[in-house]
Formats: sequence, C-alpha cells, structure tokens
Amino acid sequence: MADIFFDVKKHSDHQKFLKGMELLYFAYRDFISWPDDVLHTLGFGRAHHRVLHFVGRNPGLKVAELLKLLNITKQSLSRVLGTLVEKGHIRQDIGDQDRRQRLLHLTKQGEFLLNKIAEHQKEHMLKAFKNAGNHSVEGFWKVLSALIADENRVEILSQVSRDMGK
Amino acid sequence: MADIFFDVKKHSDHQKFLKGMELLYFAYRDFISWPDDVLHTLGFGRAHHRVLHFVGRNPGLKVAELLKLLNITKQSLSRVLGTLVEKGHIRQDIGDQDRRQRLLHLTKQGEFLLNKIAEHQKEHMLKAFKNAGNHSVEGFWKVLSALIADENRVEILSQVSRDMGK
DNA sequence: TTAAATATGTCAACATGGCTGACATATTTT
DNA sequence: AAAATATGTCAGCCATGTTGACATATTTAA
Repeated sequence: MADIFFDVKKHSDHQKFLKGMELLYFAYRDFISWPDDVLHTLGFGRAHHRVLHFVGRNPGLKVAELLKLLNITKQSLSRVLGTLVEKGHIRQDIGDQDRRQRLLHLTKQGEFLLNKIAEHQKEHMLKAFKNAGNHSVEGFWKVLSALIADENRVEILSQVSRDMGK
Repeated sequence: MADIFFDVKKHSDHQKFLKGMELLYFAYRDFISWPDDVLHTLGFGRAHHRVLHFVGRNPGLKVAELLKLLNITKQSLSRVLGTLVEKGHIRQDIGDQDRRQRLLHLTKQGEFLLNKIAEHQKEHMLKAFKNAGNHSVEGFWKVLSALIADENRVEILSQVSRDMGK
C-alpha cells in the first residue's frame, strides 16, 4: 500500500519532527479531554484525576513519592489532595515503620470514582490500539519510552511496569 | 529477545491501557518541559510557542483557523497573540478577498525565535526516533493518529500533512 | 539526651492560561 | 438597509502551577 503518510523513510528529519510533534500534541489533547462531566460535577479537575490514578496504582504510596511522580510542589498537591481526603476518596494511613509518613490509599468511594472516570479513556485507548494493530502499539510504547527524559527513564519505567509482571 | 515490557500480547486489556496512558503522560510531560529559558526570559510561555508554531507552519493563517487548531477562545488567544504582535514576532495582514480577516505571518524575528525554541525539541524527538527505530516510529504515528478524536481526525491529519508532500 | 535531619502541612502572594459574558467595529452578504 | 461574519476588547472568574517562610511531629545522629 502506498500510504505515504506513515512511510517514515519518505520524510526528512524536519518533517519527522513536525509530524511527531503535532500528532503527539493533538492525540494527547484529544485523549485527556474526554467528557469529564463526572469529575466536574463533583468539583474535581484533571489534577484530582492524576492523584486518584497514581494512588490507585500504588496503594500505600508516600506523599513524597506522589510528588515525584506528579512533578509538582507539595503546596500544589495539598489543595488537591486535601479535598480528595475531605470528601472521602483517599485515606491517609500513618506509616508503621516511620510514623511521619502518610501512606495513601483509595477508599471504596475513591476506587469507584476512579473506575468511573477511567472507563471512557480506557475505551478510547483500546479502540485506538485495535485500529492501529498490536504491531503499532509496540512501536508506540518504544517511542514513548525513548521520549522520556534520560534522568527519569529508569524510575518511570519501573513505575509503568508495576503489576505488569504476568 | 525476551523484552516482555514491549510484548503487547503478554498484556491484558487493562494492562495495555495503563501502560499506554502512563507512557503517554510521562513522555508528553518530558517532551514539552524542555529547558524553556529562551521563551521565559522574553516573557513568553508555552501558549506563545504554540501560536508561533502554528503560524509558522501555516503562513497566512486566519485567526478563526488558529483558534480551531488551538481549541481555545478568542479571548484567551488575544492576550497571547497581542504580545507576539506587539513585540514584532507576528504580522497581521488584512485579507485581500475579505478585508475583515487578519492573515497571520511570522516576521523574520518570529522565525528566528521559533527556530531557537524548536532546536531542543527537535533534537529530543529525533534522538528518540533514532533509538526506537523507523519501524517503531511508524507505529507511533499510527497509534497517535488513531487516538485523535473521530470528529477531528480528517482535518487534523490534513494539517499534519501540510508540506509533507515530497 | 540533645541537636539535626526528615516527612509532612500550611499560610500568603503571585503567574499562567484557560473560561464566560457583554459589547464594539468593520466588512460582507442577503 | 438589515443581518451575518471576522475580529477585538473589557472585566472578572477559575484551576493549577510557582516561591518563600514557617510549624509540627518524628526519627537519626552526635
């Protein structure tokens, strides 16, 4: 097939760059801007979603670790985390070895909310994977991994691998 | 090779979703957060960069078209576009068929600035492409294209294809 | 056992870049 | 002449980031 659009070799370096950049921009934009009625009617935004996601993926996560994953300051986090705790979506357990730590967990309510939110995105992404084919998905993952900053890669890939060890 | 990390078939649907989502999040984050000293010392932010980029890619772009590409309101755009025009990076020509339109162009100065900014990102992306391999890049593009919202795909892919017709 | 380091939280002020609503102007279409 | 269109502008609000300065509890080190 003569699909020149996806034929990498038919592109100059500059064209590859432009295509990668723009596709990444538009795809990311459309992926994260799913109909977020669920969040919004509860007074939550994307920042809350990110916290719910990472806490859900890493039960018992320490605050410092969450900050590192989100790459924001504790002052930024506090607003968001505060309301999630207030409204009963996240529970903060005191660390057992170190009582200064707050270990974060989703409550049942938090799990329910996260699932509700994730539904649309999951559908969206799996549909895209299906349309593009398994082979393309592998390339997708490889390029994304390569795009992660060198200083972060090891740590992030270990986060991404969490619970994938089947 | 036994690289289970990239072996799509060894993943459940939920695992594929999580991996895609998190890799996309981290890669996008690291890609757009390059050292933006250039912009910042000039008092510009990412919003300004996006405008410079799209005007650079589409000389003579109408304001309404730019708004569509950016997916923001004209009030949001005006702040950003205003300063870029003020400081001599963008020129607004009056439309020749329709004198209500403002056709946007980069000035020499604007071109220079855009190139300066793009340098780092171009390096970053081409390095990732090289590390992942041409084959992966094709998959990357295919998945990203599939991730674009159905309503937008045709139009966006035509934007992305602009000047790729070699 | 006291002093220092660490994990977390909080107050206050500020920046960026979105949003809505209400109008204003110039130009083109009907 | 009236309506529609392309653009601009004023004003205020919101979400989410930032710094800087402290406060508290707890653990570790001297």
